[in-house]
Amino acid sequence: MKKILVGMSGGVDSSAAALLLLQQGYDVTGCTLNLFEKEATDVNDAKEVCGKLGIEHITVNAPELFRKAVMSDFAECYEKGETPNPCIICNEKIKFGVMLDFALENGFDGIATGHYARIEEEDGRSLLKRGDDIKKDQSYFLYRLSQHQLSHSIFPLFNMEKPQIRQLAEENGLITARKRDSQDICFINNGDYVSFIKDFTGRDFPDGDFLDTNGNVIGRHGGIINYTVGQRKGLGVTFGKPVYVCSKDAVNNTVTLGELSEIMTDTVVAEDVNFIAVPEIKDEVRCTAKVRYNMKDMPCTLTMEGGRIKVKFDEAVKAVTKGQALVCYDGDSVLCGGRII
RNA sequence: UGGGAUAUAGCCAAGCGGUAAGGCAACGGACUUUGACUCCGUCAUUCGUGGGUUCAAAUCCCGCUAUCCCAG
Repeated sequence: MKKILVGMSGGVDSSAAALLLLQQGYDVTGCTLNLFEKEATDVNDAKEVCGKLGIEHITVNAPELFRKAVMSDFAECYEKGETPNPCIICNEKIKFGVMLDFALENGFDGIATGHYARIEEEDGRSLLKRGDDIKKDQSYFLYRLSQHQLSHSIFPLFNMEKPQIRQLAEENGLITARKRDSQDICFINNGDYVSFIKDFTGRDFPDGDFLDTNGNVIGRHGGIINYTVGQRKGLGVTFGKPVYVCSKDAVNNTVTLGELSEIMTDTVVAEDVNFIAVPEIKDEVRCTAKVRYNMKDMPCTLTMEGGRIKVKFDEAVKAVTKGQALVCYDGDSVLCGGRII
């Protein structure tokens, strides 16, 4: 691959990714996706970085698909009482979907992004591995990528640590060097996803009952979308012990609460599975897995069950949540992943 | 209306003459390209109320008020 379209969000990571590719001799063009209504500062920052690097900057519009694939999916997931992970969908459908398609159709050999992850070719397969900066590793968010997507992608930051990235950007006079890391959902302002869902769906989400694990009513909740499994804060109830959301029932509009021990589980099933390191799994596999981004992967046994993957952890994990991703690792390599049911 | 008991933060609660523990909640921050979790920090100059005793009272004494229980 020689001619690369690099996705530039306007942050420091993607700025550094473009810089690194240039230094490595690639023919680089910067690309910012225009996906939803937002302030122009990020696009302008990306443009300015490209100017500084002396590379072309283009924008690609995909608001309709983003709305349908990411925003709408996000809202629907909450309506069903699940908890979505929009970044994972966005990676699959937008960054490595729309943007990659655009690149390949316009004479590029592939795309690059500022993700902290690694792609390696081995025995004819493209492997997705953790980035060297284990603290920033983002392979979890990329588990849905296909062989086609992986084989046309580059993660220039794969062996870099975050502080190095900032320093590199600083040394090269990139204005994004000191920009704060992005966080929260990009298309939602100030973290208020509840208002977003209400506006997006035009629906109201009425109050309902809090239940204990025996089904007794123990209080009132303020609308089912305000809660997610494992949540402890903001419940508005107090029992002397911390209580957590155990489950949500969208049909009956109830939220079940319980103690810590009641949200611990050792078995997780996920559907809509994507395999990366191997094309399929037949026998039982010992591996590690995580059920959310911000946790260390834990030892487990992986099996197939119908078209689904089933993981039994050696020790119970906290607050397994429908809609989140189960991602399995073989060492540093992503084995497979799926959406938790 | 008698008899008994209890009143400490938003909630639960320790304290028993020496200067207001703790838990839950809440709030603030850290962490974090999802939601959460977690971690750190803050949170009663004052103990229902008015007097009294004492060098010193949430703690002892008296009145009042409120609540609860038993009796009618």
